[in-house]
Amino acid sequence: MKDQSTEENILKAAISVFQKKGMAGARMQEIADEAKINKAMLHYYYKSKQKLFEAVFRQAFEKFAPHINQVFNSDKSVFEKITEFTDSYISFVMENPYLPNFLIQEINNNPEFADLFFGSEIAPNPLRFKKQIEDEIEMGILKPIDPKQLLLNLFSLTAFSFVGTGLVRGILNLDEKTFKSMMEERKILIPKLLINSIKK
Amino acid sequence: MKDQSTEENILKAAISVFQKKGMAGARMQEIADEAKINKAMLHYYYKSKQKLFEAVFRQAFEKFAPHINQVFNSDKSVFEKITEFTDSYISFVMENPYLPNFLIQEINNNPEFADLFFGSEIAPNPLRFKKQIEDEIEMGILKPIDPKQLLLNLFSLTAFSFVGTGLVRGILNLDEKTFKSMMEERKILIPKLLINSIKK
DNA sequence: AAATAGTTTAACCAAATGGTTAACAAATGT
DNA sequence: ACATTTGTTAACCATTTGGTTAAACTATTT
Repeated sequence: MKDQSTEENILKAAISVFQKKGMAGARMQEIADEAKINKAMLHYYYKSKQKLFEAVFRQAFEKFAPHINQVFNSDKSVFEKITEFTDSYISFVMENPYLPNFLIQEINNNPEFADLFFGSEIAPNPLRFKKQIEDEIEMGILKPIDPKQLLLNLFSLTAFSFVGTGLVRGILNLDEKTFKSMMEERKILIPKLLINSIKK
Repeated sequence: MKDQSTEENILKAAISVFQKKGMAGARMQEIADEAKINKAMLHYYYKSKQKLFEAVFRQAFEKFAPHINQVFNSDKSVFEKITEFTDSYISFVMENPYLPNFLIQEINNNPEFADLFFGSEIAPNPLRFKKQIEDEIEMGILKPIDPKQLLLNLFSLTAFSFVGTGLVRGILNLDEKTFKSMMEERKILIPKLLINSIKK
């Protein structure tokens, strides 16, 4: 093999382009350019735009899922899970700013395709977490709350700022520096808000 | 004029298609089909895809902005604003499920274009609200908090569920009925959570 | 070194897509 | 009634875009 990293370069370029522009907006030529190879190579290594997109989607989903699974499956307390998820998720997304938006967008545009992932092994399963909440309520650690609403609050508070960056920054008139420092603040602010609202 | 509602029909169809598929994914033919007219009519009333898109975007922005302005400019107390925004915004979005996602997506894809709106008359301005928060802190109604973080929390908690519907429903395993009833619950849950976290 | 298998490119292709044109139809003004 | 403006359509056009092909080049095997 001339260069065993060609396939890898293609995937990297595809990730970059697909995550920024989405399936519909991405152009095979642009991916080829970014990977510095001929367009035909895309089809040599990946059969089609759809297949290449699927590789990118899979990679994104597999990178994202562990953060959720940490909340769903680890042995930490609910308080610890909230604190740790917020911190690690915000750090993660600051490194991968296009990823959550990409996942959300493509799942919305393509529900049948997305269901393939939600039915799979790597798909996070909220059952254990639900049980944990019920246990901690019974133990008198937590107020009676709906686990689903708690998760929704947690995901909303951590993810929305990044998914809606443009809108948020437009409305609140934030420059990039202010935005970033606010996100750092939120690593502490969000757990405080949530824990305070559920601890007995 | 043969039918004075043709232009209106086009805009309606364009709203439907653009909001679901975005600028990149929308097809002029599909808009024409949905409006039940010839494709050439699109160019007769609106010069180009870009112009048609801009009309759709403007309409969406103008529908959305008042909800924010209600928070920024009305004379209600902070507590009332939180309660009323949550209720009216969730109701609004349940009627217009594609709108927030559309705005967010196109603003992210097209920041320069979006800045045209954030600089305009209809653009919400957070200054008065910031002042109000400072006043209410001084009056001893509110704990010392950052107005921007409060707004971010409010927007996150209300909007994210809709923007990330697919992902949220996939992860939490929610059918449409459960999702909707959760959104109704959130009209009460969110103000409670937020107000409790800021009232002195 | 010759044969073989794997990699890369330039040129090409068909379909899709945004947009145009020219002719026709309907309404409106005189 | 007739001319003019406005609305509508079918056919067409140029470009973009995803995808293919055949030949060339490189590495590996024998």
